[in-house]
Amino acid sequence: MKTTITDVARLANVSMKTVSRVLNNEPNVAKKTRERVLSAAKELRYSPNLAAKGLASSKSYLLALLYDNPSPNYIANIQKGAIKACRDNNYYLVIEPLSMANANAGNEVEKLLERLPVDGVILTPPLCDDKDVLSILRSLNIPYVPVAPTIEINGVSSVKMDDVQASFEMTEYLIKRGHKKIGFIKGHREHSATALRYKGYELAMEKFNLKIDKNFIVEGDFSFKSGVEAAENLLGLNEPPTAIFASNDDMAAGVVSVASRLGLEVPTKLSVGGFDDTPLAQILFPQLTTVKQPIYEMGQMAANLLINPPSKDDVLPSYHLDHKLIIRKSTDNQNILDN
Amino acid sequence: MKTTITDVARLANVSMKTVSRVLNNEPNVAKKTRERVLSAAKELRYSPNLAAKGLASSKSYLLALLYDNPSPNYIANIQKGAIKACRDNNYYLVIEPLSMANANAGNEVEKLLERLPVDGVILTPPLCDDKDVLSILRSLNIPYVPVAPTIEINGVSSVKMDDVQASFEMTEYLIKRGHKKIGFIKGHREHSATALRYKGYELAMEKFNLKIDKNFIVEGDFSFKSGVEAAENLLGLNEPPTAIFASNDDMAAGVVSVASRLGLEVPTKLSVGGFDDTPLAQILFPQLTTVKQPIYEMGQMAANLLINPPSKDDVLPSYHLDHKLIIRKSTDNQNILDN
DNA sequence: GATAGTAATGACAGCGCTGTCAATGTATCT
DNA sequence: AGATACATTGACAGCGCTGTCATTACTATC
Repeated sequence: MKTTITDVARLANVSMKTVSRVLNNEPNVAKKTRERVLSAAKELRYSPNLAAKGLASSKSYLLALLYDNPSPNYIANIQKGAIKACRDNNYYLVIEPLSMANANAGNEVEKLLERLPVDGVILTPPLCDDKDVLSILRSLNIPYVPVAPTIEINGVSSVKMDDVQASFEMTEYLIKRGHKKIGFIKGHREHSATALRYKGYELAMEKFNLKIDKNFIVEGDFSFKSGVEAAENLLGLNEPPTAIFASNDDMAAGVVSVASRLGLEVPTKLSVGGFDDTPLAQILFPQLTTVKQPIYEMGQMAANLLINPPSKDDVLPSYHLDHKLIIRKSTDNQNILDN
Repeated sequence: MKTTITDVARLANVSMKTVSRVLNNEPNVAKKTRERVLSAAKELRYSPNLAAKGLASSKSYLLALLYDNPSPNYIANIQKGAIKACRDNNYYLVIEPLSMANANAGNEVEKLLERLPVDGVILTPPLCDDKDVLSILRSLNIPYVPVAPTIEINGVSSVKMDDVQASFEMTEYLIKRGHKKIGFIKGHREHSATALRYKGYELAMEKFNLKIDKNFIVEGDFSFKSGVEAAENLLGLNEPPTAIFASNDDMAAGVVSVASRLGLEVPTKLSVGGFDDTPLAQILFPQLTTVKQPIYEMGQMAANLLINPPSKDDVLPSYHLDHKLIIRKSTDNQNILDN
């Protein structure tokens, strides 16, 4: 038999309401009473019934993660972060994959949220920039947090990382390792990260007074294939770069594969940098120097923002989380530098 | 203002209970009444409150997916399948990653499930073989479905694929393509799939009266690195195989990478087969011939089994779902065969 | 047309909790 | 001591739905 609040109340010799107060950390309970209730609850291994709480308080203790993202890795990490935050607060996470291609993503979201009145929604790219979805959320009056959105929304906090800075650091690292001729492979035109990552590259080159050779900048689209093409392009130049910074790991993998086909050993003849730290980065040989996005942390932060909204006064338009430059073998060119 | 059953009842001029009956597809409602209620519900855009339903019926309309699996791809697909089934039945899926390393996975599960009384649990490997977790689930009396478990449990249905058959098909395919010397890289010793996949290879070789050269069977552990080592081993033989069937994609990727280093062009000089159809299989050059596991389908089936349990009479000990041999470029050796 | 059997419907309590508000206890101040 | 403030506690209704059981409306049978 499941124990209820009534059982705890009886054992602790207080009213149900007082038990409720203790268990929800409400103020105005005498210290002694609180302890008595707590130990009674513990003794009975009491745990609250979520449905009943929800019904009485018109909260659901449920957060939803909406996504339409092709990368399982990204989703898995966002998820884990969000779940961590949920666990710490006795919330639960409901996952809902959506298909924007479907044309009526908005409708889908609406149906979903009418049935399941979650307390908040986490939106991942590219869903977090979908006007329909956003307007539904607003009209349903459900709090939401966009993760790494392209557009900022007035009055809504988002969580993100600093792509410019990360890209700057990678470039700076390559430069400090002795490279002067650094190729850069851009991402997909329409992806917001593309411009930001290029910006970081530019800034680093400027800082060290290296001029950017136009031939060293190639457009890709974040796919392996585009990385291959870009690499063929770059390595076919009369005076090819000694390092290539591809703005994601898949393209970097393409570069590595071309280099190996051309007999250009990585990292001794060519250094390669990626971005994202996907599982691929460790599978590749040599393992890829890359940037680890704070995906887990963004998920956690997003959930936290929904569970414990900051008070009006100190709400920030966006919360930046720390990335990390992960240095592996694909840029370990100490040998040639020593020559 | 959210509409309730009472609103619908009033509009349809029936009692709340009748509305409830209609909405839950219970019998004994006159056809006319049913229609009247349905149209009233539609007009008011009524959707039930899950918490209230749950409280009244002591069901939660929630399923949990428990996992401790390093492959984001696997999880993402199981998840999608399970969510599909949930959506079709107005259920929701709660995700809970667990850490078995933690030693007290059992405890974690217990805490989780005491708080959130889900109606069923989907267990993925390796969690589905964890004695602690299983015994907790049994003692909490929560229905569960193991996905691709190693051990069968009495009275519990599981969903799985036929690894032997799939492996047989891959081998048969290679043989029919003209290969006689086929290397096989085994998976991790302790993983149940390892023996099954090898069995399929054996059966196919036998069927075509090809003797298995002991040197052609190498032990791996499902990692890229072990694939590399196995390939170096196999391709270093005096009379190396013309095809290598690695029992997962990561190892197959290792083979491809070694082949390319040795100047052995795939597929013209060496055919390579993988298993799993991970994203890697399409990123690789050439793209990998592999086996697509019915991961999505297993997730869907598992959820369905929990939502609509088969009646005692026709419950099966396990439900087998269809895999698919995906033929890509890494085995496209028509050229040499023509010679 | 009376009887029995079954289908259709409704009244009502109550699932386990929290919100509201009233009641009591305790400390502080004049 | 009496008044005032505030901290602490409890009684009770009710969140939106379903289960139970009683009631009423039909249908079939002889």
